[in-house]
Order: sequence, then C-alpha cells, then structure tokens
Amino acid sequence: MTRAGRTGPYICGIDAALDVVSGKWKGLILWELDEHGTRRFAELRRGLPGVSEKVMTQHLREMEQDGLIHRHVYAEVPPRVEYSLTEDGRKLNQALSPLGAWGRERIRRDEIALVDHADAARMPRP
Amino acid sequence: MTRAGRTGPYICGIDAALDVVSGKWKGLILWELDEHGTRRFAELRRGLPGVSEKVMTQHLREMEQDGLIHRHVYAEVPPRVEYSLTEDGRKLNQALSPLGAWGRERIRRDEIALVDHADAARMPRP
DNA sequence: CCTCTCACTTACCAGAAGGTAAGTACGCAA
DNA sequence: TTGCGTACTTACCTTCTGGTAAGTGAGAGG
Repeated sequence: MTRAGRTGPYICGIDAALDVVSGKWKGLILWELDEHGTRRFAELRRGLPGVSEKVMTQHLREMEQDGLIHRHVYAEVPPRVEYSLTEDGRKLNQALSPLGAWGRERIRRDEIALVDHADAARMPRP
Repeated sequence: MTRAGRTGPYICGIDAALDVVSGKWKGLILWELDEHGTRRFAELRRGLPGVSEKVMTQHLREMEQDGLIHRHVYAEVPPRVEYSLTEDGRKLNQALSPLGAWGRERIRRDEIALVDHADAARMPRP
C-alpha cells in the first residue's frame, strides 16, 4: 500500500519480480536502457520493432511507477523526454541475466526461431 | 518449430524464459516441485492456495510441453499422477533465484503486503 | 445409501492486455 | 502549403487469461 503498490499482494519474491517484468516489452525496454544508458521515447521505440505507441507509453509509465526507470521531461519544443534506469532497475536487469542465459541456451538447443528484424539494429540480446 | 515450440518466435533469451514462466502459478509450481521433489496433483494444488483445478492442469500441461516437468501416471484406481522437475526445470529454478531475491528485497523495502495463507503450510517462499 | 477423494474435462463468463487508427499542439524543412 | 517529427492520448476492438460451476467414474469410509 505504499507508493509502489501498483499491484500485489504477492505470494513470494518471484511473484513480485515477475509482476514487474511481465509486460510484453518490459524486458526489452530494461535491456535497451541498460545498453544505452539514456534513451528518448522514439529511440527506444525504434529499438523494439513492433510496439505500438500506446503500449510503449503504458509500459514506460508502469515501470516508472514501479521505480525501475527515471523519466526526465525537458520543457522544449518539440518535446524531449529521456528515459534511464534507476538503481533498482539496474539491479533487476542483473537479476534477469541468468534467466536470459537459460532462455538463450534453450533457444540454441531447441532451435526455436528468433524473429528476424531486418531493420532493427543488430546486436546481441540478453 | 520443434516439439518444444509452444509459442515463439522470440526476440531474446529473456523473452523465451519469461514466456515459459508467465502463468499466474508457474513460478510457485516450479518452486513447490523443487522443494518436495515429487508431488501429486492434489498435493501440489493444496500448496498453491487459490488455484482452480482447471488452471492447475493447464499450467501443468504447458510446463510438461515446455519440458520443465515430468508427468508420471500410475495405472491405478483411484488415479495417481506424480509430477517432478526435469533437469531443465531445475536449471530454470536456479536461474529464477536472483529474481526471487530481488523481489523479496523489494517487498521488504516497500513493505508490500504478502498474502496471508491461514491454511497453507508456512514455509519460506522464493 | 450417501458422500468424499482422485485427477481431471467442459461450458461459460469477466477482466486484462495489447493492437489499430485517429487526434493533438507545435516547429521545421521542402 | 503540405508534410514530418516529437511524445503522447483516446476510442474501439480482439485475443488471452483465469475464474466458477458442473460433470465423470470407480473405490473407500461412515
């Protein structure tokens, strides 16, 4: 019931953690911000091919409420908004890395197809 | 498109891993099975207060398809079915533990309420 | 005889999540 | 003047998820 109480109550820590990452693009947003440090709305969106603007803002707002990211608005025209990870967000990302390794291993082993982003920047993903 | 291709394709490893744990009770099922080694359907269900039978079977079937758990049916009357983790499931559980730690820390810090299971066995949760 | 247990299955329903498409207010480039 | 880019918001629609309630079929216990 504190400021961070977007949902819950929780049964255990995993429950609480999963709740916070379980949006279709949240893992990717976390990873993008960890890679680049600071990103603007449109940059971030270009990094996640397929997100709609609506869901993008929804996710970002929730992650801000959950204390995972900072949102800095510059009073300029045209508008400029920059997103970056909080300490908590960075820690979450670190906690996610073994999970990423597990997933990558399973993709490799089972030869599950990865999406082909012809236009997206090609870089290693978590 | 192999036998394990319940969903996908995936953008990254985290994506693949989250897909496999993202059912309301899957984290708990994983943890219960890791704790007890082998559990029958009704035992498992009693360990997760609130699951419906329908969702319980759904989750178990999906986790079996995903290669996380074994399902052993004894040809007896009354029916007996035992569930246990596969090697892959055990590894996933290990990969989830930093996430659990992160979540527990956040619960502690923010004093988010945990559900009170008056009837459930009281033991530490991940 | 009635009820409970086991491990489900089925039909139905409510709410959440995510997608599309359009609108907004402003400046700058062509 | 038309369109583009910025960072959104809003309305609407579809799909997914999980919940309830009931049925199944045989055996064991009161």
